[in-house]
Amino acid sequence: MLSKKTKYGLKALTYIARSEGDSPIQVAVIAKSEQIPQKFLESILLTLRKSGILGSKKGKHGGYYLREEPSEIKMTDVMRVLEGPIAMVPCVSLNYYEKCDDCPDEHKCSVNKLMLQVRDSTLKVFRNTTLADLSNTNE
Amino acid sequence: MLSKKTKYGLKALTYIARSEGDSPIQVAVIAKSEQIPQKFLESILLTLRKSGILGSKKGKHGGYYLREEPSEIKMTDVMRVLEGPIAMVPCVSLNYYEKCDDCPDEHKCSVNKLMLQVRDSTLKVFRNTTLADLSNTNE
DNA sequence: ACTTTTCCTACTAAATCGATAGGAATAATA
DNA sequence: TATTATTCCTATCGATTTAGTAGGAAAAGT
Repeated sequence: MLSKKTKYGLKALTYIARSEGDSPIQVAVIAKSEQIPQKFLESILLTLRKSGILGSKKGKHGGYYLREEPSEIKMTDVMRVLEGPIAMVPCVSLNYYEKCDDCPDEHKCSVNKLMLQVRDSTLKVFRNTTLADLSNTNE
Repeated sequence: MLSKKTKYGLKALTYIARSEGDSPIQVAVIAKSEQIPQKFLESILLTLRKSGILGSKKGKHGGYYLREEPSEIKMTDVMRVLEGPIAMVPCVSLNYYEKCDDCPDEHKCSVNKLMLQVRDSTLKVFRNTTLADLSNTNE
């Protein structure tokens, strides 16, 4: 299941991408519009900022903004920050690889084989989807 | 992340598929060979039996066996029994569809759009993979 | 100074996960 | 019939994760 964190994060990013102005967007505005608990959203946007996807400005008229064009922001990056590894098993993860304790030979492991395929197909989707694709209403 | 339950379940099914005899396989044997806590495995095989994927025989010389040929057992079914819905969000689930509380219009929801693609690509993998594919060592 | 905003840390209730415990039911067999 | 080996069932439990909440510090504009 997708975590609320990821769901809220994606919605917030989409909201920001659609608000194509030059002034930053405030957490309170997004929270209200997207029906997200504000304090929770705060922490989510903070991690997106720390990861470099969002920038922020403090104080009056502050808020969050995208660091790149929506069409440059790939879902692979967003998903990794919000949801963690894309692979369902560490032994098929590109960025977080880890050997299984139990598995003597990965290449003979049936789980490995299956999950490798799932990872590849999911990755293909995330790699060719950007925030711009998400924020296009008409499609 | 894939749950241990699913991982163990897949390994056990593969083990049974490879033990192509006509006598049922005992939990203890699988547990030892695959390094799975026996009591935990018991409960997993039980749910696989209740779902109709496995059959069982009680008492001495009892154990578990496949109800169909490995090549007839699709990963879509196995995964749904072990891991639950394949979709990452209920609003794009085929078998467990549920509307989001927050979302006024699904077709305008960016999360929905993205997760629909992920579901489709994952489903494609599970639909054309059977237990026979998993249990082929040489590939 | 005052207000508005992000930023940071800590806490918490509830759910889920990964088991474990103990024994009942059933079937083969001696 | 007694014994033994197995599945079957229910209940419990500790650890971790999830989805927040609380409270305030820090920064920036007016």
